Amino acid sequence: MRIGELAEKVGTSTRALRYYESQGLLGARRAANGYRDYDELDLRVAREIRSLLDIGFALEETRPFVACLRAGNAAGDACPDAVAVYRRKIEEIDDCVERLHAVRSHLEGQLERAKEHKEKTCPRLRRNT
Amino acid sequence: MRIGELAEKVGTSTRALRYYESQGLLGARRAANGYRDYDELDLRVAREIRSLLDIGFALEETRPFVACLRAGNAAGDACPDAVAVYRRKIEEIDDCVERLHAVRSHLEGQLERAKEHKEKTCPRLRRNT
DNA sequence: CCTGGCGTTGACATCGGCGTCAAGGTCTAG
DNA sequence: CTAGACCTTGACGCCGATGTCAACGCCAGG
Repeated sequence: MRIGELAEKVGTSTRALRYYESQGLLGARRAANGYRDYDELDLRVAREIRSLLDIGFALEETRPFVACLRAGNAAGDACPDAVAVYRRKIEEIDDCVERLHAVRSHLEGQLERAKEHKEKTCPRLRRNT
Repeated sequence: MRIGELAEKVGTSTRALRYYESQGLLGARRAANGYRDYDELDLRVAREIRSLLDIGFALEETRPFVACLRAGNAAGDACPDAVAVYRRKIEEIDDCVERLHAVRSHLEGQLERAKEHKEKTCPRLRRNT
């Protein structure tokens, strides 16, 4: 299968696939004419990469999953390295959510404060509240 | 006050301050020698910008707060425009948290699935569990 | 006068994941 | 033979908020 077909099947662009290759994630046998020739394993690798990227993984983080597939496993997350990335990611998410919660609380507080402010500095504006 | 002093007081770099100016956020009177000359209001504006950026606001989003301060208000969030940005930001945070939660759940699911996987494909590894 | 520490503008570098254009090679159908 | 639909590599553009360097001006102290 050539790159255009792979791109369509995976739901991405040929540019993206070539980029993954440049990063050493997607191997490529070459046909006699120099065209890239992908097989079913490559298809699964590409799909794994895409789904992880879509979820919010960095390209680098997909590497263990790719290696795992290439090692002959049925799933990209069948290896401890990959599972470790899952765990790291969950921690990152927890941290992120925590920070967002903190910011959210802060903003809610500011909203309250701003409201009081307005009531104090412009009491005449409280016509219909 | 000159730019170095302002940068130190605000806790940022002179480069950043010049950048804010290039974006039309931080005005600058000039001394006779061409040096930027900042006053107390500028200090407050710069601090407002920094604290918002630190929280996760984009520079563009600080504009209403700056305008509000420049308009003579005691606080940058004393104006409806600024408050509107607060609200938008809170919504963004909620959306973000929601997506993160979804991804987190998905990852937890994958972890479970991966665990079963291992138990199925390598039952002999369950020596001391 | 000279050094060193401030200031000035301008412009290129960074990070990630591509988009997009350029200039060409390859293959197939008509 | 030729159009056109694919492929190739290479390289620059983008986004945001700076870092960093260059090359220069200004000014106070020894």
